[in-house]
Amino acid sequence: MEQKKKTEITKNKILEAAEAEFSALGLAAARVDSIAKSAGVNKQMIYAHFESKEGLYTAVLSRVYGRLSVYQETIAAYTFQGAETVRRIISDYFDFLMENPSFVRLMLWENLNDARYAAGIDTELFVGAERLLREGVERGMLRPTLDVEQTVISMNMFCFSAFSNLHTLSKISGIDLKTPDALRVRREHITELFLKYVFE
Amino acid sequence: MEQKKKTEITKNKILEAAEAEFSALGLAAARVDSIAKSAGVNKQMIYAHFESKEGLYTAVLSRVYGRLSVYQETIAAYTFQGAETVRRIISDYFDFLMENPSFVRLMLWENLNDARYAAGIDTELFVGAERLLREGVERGMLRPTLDVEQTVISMNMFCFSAFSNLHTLSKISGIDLKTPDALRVRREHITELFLKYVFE
DNA sequence: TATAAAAGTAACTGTTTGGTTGCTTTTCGG
DNA sequence: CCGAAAAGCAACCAAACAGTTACTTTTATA
Repeated sequence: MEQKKKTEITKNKILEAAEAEFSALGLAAARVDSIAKSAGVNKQMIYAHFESKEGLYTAVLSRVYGRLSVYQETIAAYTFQGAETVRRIISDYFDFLMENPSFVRLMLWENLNDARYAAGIDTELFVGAERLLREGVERGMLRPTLDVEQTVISMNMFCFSAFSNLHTLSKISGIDLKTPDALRVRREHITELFLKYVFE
Repeated sequence: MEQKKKTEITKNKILEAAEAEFSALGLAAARVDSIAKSAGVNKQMIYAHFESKEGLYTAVLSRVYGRLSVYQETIAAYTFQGAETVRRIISDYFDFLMENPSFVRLMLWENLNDARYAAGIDTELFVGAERLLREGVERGMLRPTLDVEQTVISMNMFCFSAFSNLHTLSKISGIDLKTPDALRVRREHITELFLKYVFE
């Protein structure tokens, strides 16, 4: 095999293992040796390709953040069609979070560390949804008093929170919120909540 | 000074310092030496009183969880009075979270560690709010189709999320959500959302 | 096919950290 | 006021860790 391709494979194996380790344990508790071992790669390769533990961490972060672009493109393609569009914004983001658990966890680690490393990464998570809601208001399909800015923030927060504090909340509520079924119920509930809020 | 009192003072100094350290850095990154230093106490005292780093951590956790009881008692004293009660449930919890930032952070650390240490701690965070909403439904003041269980979970999640992912959300939305003013706006917005949802 | 650059490896290092040990000082019941 | 028990302390230790070094193997190209 040619060298360039091999390099890419090694880098990828490292990134994959690092994503698992960092999202599971966070930057502080993650172990470089452990990443090297589970990647099946010599530790030195990590330093050769990523400079340092933190360099590897930011590389993982960019990679995972990058996956948002699929969601963003989906939203960007919509035009406002009433309730159905509100449903879509929520359920698409829900799907994204369900399929990307390491995104959720890395975001949480980052926030606890004052977003030290995520600060440099750009996302336009909000613009799509915001554009759609504004369109809805302008076309008179949503109530004119709607605070679009706050609503979009809420949509984000509420979808995210359905994934982020499941352990303690399950414990406190006595309901296992981690099952796919429970998440479906959550999604429906959140959607209903917003539909009642944005119309009329 | 008598010995017993002195012991209590030392223990308290340790717990105070530990709460700051653990909520700031999490269990993994927290340093026992650093706690001892900022408590103004010899490291060995920590091991004498709390056995291990993890023993100290669970002690901090219990202490901080314990502060919830004030909120619980407040809620327990209410009877359902319509919109005003819904406002109260939300704003009291909001106030609690605003006044107890280390509760928020420790909860987040715990969730990222699969609630390993919080699992043993009991709280009845939900029963008060749930009782009130059921009362509202039974007395015909809230719509009969209301899913009380999901609503209470949402109230909790949404209030909590107003404090939990502020760094990245501020960054993404371009609004500083960490200021007291922004939090007031959030509280109002969330309250409106629920009011629209639970009535009619 | 000769050779230089890059990929890959194992063994090592300096430092940090949770936890311990052996000792001195303070407290308090009788 | 005496003696035991608890409080308090500084120095120490073994393990774990991020990062390095010195060396061998593979690949690309001229």
